[in-house]
Amino acid sequence: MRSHYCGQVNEQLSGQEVSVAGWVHRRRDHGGVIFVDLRDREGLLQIVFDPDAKDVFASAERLRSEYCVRIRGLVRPRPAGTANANLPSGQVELLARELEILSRSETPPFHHDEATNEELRLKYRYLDLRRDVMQHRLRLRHRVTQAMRNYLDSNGFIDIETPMLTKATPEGARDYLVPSRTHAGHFFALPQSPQLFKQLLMMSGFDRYYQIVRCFRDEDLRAERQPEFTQLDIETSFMSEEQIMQLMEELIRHLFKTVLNVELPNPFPRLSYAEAMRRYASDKPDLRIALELVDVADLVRGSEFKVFSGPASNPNGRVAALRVPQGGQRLSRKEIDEYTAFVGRYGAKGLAYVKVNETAKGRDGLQSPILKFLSDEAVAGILSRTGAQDGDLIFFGADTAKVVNDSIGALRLKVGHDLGLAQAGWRPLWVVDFPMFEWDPDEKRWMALHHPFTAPREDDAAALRADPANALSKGYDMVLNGSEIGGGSVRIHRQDMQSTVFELLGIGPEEAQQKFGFLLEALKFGTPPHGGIAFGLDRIVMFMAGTDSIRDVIAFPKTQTAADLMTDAPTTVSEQQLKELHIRVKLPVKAE
RNA sequence: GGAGCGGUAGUUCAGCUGGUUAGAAUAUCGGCCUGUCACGCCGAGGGUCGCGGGUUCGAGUCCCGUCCGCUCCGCCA
Repeated sequence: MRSHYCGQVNEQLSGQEVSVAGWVHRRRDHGGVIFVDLRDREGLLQIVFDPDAKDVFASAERLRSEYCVRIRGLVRPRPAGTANANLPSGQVELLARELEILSRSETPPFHHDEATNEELRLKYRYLDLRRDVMQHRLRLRHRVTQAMRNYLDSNGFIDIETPMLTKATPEGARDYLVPSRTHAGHFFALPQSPQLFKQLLMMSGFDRYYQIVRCFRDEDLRAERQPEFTQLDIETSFMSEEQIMQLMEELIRHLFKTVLNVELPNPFPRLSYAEAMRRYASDKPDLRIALELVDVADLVRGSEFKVFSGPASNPNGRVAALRVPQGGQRLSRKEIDEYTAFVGRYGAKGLAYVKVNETAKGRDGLQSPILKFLSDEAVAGILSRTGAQDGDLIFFGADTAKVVNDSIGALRLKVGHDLGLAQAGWRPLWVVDFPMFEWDPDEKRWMALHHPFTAPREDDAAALRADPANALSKGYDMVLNGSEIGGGSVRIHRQDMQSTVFELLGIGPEEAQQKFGFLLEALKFGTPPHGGIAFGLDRIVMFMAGTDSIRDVIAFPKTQTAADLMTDAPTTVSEQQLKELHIRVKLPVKAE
């Protein structure tokens, strides 16, 4: 007798004896008959227990939701008028002849098709994963990694594993540390990424490497950020930026075509970092939203309105306008107040706006608390530069460039979504020409915008040292629908350049030697030019699955406080374990 | 570190300005029903209102603290 999945049992099997195994989805008694919907990963099948078949009927009386059972029986068409058009297997039913209860279930904390809160879902994750949506999401994830592997394999890449127990890195995220038993007082770090190992593999001649690899960062969580996450990590030798980007685009196009049957553009559009910041106030612009920023600092520099003129005259300031078309003018005072509070979260001290009622009437056709501060020339300039039409609303951001970009960039997305201005579909792009360094005013030093191994466009170390502020890097980010899904670069492959970059980042020779000695050493032995990329697998799958939480595509995720509600990790450990690890725990004293 | 929202029956939620024995739906259990498929009908059981303190004659409701979950800022080279 053949074994089938529930959803595969159809009319073609009519008259045959089959065996199905699954979980009791729902049981219904009607008169003397017992109906059971049996569920497995393929779907539902209705089982009928006929009272005339006394033995099997009697045993069916014990069946409850989530019992795991195997049933053998006769496939037959349903009686006239009882077919269920909602199920693939709805034309037939299984007349049970034999029932085997493989495993009983207590009343589950939530039912299979019942919406419930995430806390409970995480505590009983194994039951949550039994649900159809979660089954589909994890199967989708598998198809994604499978498509990635297939593509990379057919392009000559090989999968090489790198250590999980490795060395703490100085910059970047906080490390997860692992105490060493054999080296008292010493710690491993879990990798934030296999960055240096993959570079060393290039030095070893594995010129096309990939790994689907877990990475760890001990930072606060977000809907799309987990302390352990998975990266598709890739590195190649002898390829230019251009070649790497083309190949990686092709990978992502292959992925979307194979998994979702979606054709992504060829090639992906590209934006420089500077242009992305100027037009979208973001280094990961969501191109589905057509709203764009326009700079107006020059128009308001002479204004007596200090809120505008101050930032307009400050070299680190920015004054930008965001035109909201298609009825933006109809936004109520209350809605504008809400947007004002929204930008406040990003440090903006206010949110100026102009409602464009009727451009033909000039100044009288506008409505705004700040209008009286602006000259006719400024008003006219703003209207023409933003391309304002009747019925529009123009928001303004005026502050340091950072605050304007953070706040108006976020506002652009929020308004776009709120007003339904976001197009459907997939809008990938590359962001390129990143600055090499970013000045950190708090620490008073240059910080690497990408990471300290990214190659500068400038090949000459002395020239780089002379003008780090204007140096661009050979970095590239792949952005999809407003989220960075991958980032990479061509790396530094010469020791003098690497030392120069460390020096510019304020990493002295001793520190560099102590932390990256092995890399500097390796760079002495004929390192090929190399570069690569790392994709955020969880985020890609999250997008493809159409959910907005990375937890939905991870089998066993952590909560916002980085805890596992199912296993209850992290926990305290025994004195004995601590002793072996040479660790004494000193808990903060809590006031009574 | 900070802001916001939430925590009431197994589950999803309601519970007004503090006032009788904290409700509904669903689930669970029992009974009835020979074609149900969100079956239906009758009945029953089920509550540390997250936890601790305070105010009050009286607290699910107000105040303080705390824990947990979610969203966001900071953080995430």
